[in-house]
Amino acid sequence: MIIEIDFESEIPIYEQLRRSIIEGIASGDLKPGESLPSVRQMAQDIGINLHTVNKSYNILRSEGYLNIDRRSGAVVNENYPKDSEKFNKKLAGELNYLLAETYLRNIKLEDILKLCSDIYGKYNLSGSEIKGKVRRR
Amino acid sequence: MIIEIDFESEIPIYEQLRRSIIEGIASGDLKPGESLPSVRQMAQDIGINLHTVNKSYNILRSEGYLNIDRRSGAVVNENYPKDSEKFNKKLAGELNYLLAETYLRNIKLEDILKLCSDIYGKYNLSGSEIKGKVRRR
Amino acid sequence: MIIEIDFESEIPIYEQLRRSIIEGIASGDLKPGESLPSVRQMAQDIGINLHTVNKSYNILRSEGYLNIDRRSGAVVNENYPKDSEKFNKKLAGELNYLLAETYLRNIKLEDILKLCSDIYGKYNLSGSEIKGKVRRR
Amino acid sequence: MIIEIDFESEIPIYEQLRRSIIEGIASGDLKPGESLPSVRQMAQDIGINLHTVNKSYNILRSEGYLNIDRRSGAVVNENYPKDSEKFNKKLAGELNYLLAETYLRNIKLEDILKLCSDIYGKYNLSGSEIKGKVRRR
DNA sequence: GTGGTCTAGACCACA
DNA sequence: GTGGTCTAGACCACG
Repeated sequence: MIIEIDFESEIPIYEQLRRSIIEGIASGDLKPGESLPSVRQMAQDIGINLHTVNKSYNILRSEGYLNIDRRSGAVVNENYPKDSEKFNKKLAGELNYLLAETYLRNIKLEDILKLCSDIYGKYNLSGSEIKGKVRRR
Repeated sequence: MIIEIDFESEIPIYEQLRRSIIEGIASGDLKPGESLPSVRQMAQDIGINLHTVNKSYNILRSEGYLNIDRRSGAVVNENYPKDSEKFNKKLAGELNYLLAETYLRNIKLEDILKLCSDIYGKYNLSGSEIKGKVRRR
Repeated sequence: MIIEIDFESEIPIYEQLRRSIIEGIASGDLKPGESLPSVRQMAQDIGINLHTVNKSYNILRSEGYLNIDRRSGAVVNENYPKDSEKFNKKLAGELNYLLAETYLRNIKLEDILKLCSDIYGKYNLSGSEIKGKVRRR
Repeated sequence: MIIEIDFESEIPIYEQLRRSIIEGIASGDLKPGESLPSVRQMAQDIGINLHTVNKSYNILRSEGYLNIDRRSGAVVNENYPKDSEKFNKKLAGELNYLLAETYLRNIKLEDILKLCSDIYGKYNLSGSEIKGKVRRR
């Protein structure tokens, strides 16, 4: 799995890394039960400090995406976090804002819906093979 | 128009204000040509620092949403910023991340599409009356 | 409020600080809405690094005990975290262990119950004056 | 006796094992004079490192819960450690903290007392048969 | 002046 | 070797 960090971005590095890992899980690049590189390894790979990686891992753990196993380090959780109210709020807030700007910039609704479908489909497809086994509702 | 600021949010106040104003324009609460409250007034209304309001207004001006006029203060632009490459990138990036998390939390695609449609529809409807004047396709 | 850190303890400093603050809130020394010292101030007061204080504050925030207000720093939350399943599990686990050792050491049940009552009473009493206003279930 | 280890817990494995054994003694699953599985056996049974088991056994010996015999391995001590100053301090400290959080989460005192009584009763009951021999008041 | 971020280096507990 | 902790110092965004 390749992780790209934009050092010029205003999004903090640890947050970019966090998002990359979430996208990696969704796209099937990182499978449940799989180990992530150690903080030191990952830090070296992408050229950042190990504490920054550590921060990402810990946030992901507190969100339920990762487990930190005392023996094998960071592992992708097999029970993804559930559909929480907090996330729904965040999602609605983000979409309210994003779609406002989208609307004002004259992008058509159908284009947005298509974009969403394409992205979601990408995740849904890659995960379908392991869906029965690991995803439960 | 009512603006709500969450002082405990991780989103900076100036950015919250910026988003609120964009949502206000999209929803028709703020109409093209309409003046916003003065920096001082707005700061007092929502209980924040004057410089913070100033920052929001300036960003919105640089983005093309507002005109700053010496006499009438901040005025909603009648020519919205167009569909820019930069915005499209930002939009795609945000959606890639948001939909990844949405997918992992087992929220269905159709729910997302419905949410998007509802939000967009809200903007589209309210703006339709003034659409003839300011929006061109 | 006086905070005592035992630098020899095997409990991490940030955890000792976290517990002190929780006890401070329970005992009424720290009232809802009240601001805590800034991370720098607190760090200086108790002679530790500011990052260590920061860690405590952030954990307490994620647990719902504190809010980090962009203007005034760390503030005691007025809505305490609710009775969560996670905490109940932790509580039961701790008590199972503690009482096992207590039992083996021949400490009588009634002594334990008295100790618990005394401690709880201490918290309950000090908080009673502000109970009506800030605590809700 | 079944020992459950949570490899993702923040409590070290050796400490989890130590607590399990103490709970086992208190609940009567492990009787005074009884031998524990050998270090190798125990390590294999619960899938952990041999040194980790060793560490737990050694701590329990130093606390007076076990005797380590060259021939029969680890044996539950017939003379439990007595009510020590050190333990009392630890107990009071833990309860001060735990009850603070309990109080803030609006758990009632009577619920706590009941929980304590239930747990203690579980130990007291199961141990009563062998009480005459090993426990003195 | 506030907290947030990032880097750095050191030591330790754990397995 | 792993992550956890603590310290330190620097810069930045925010208000």
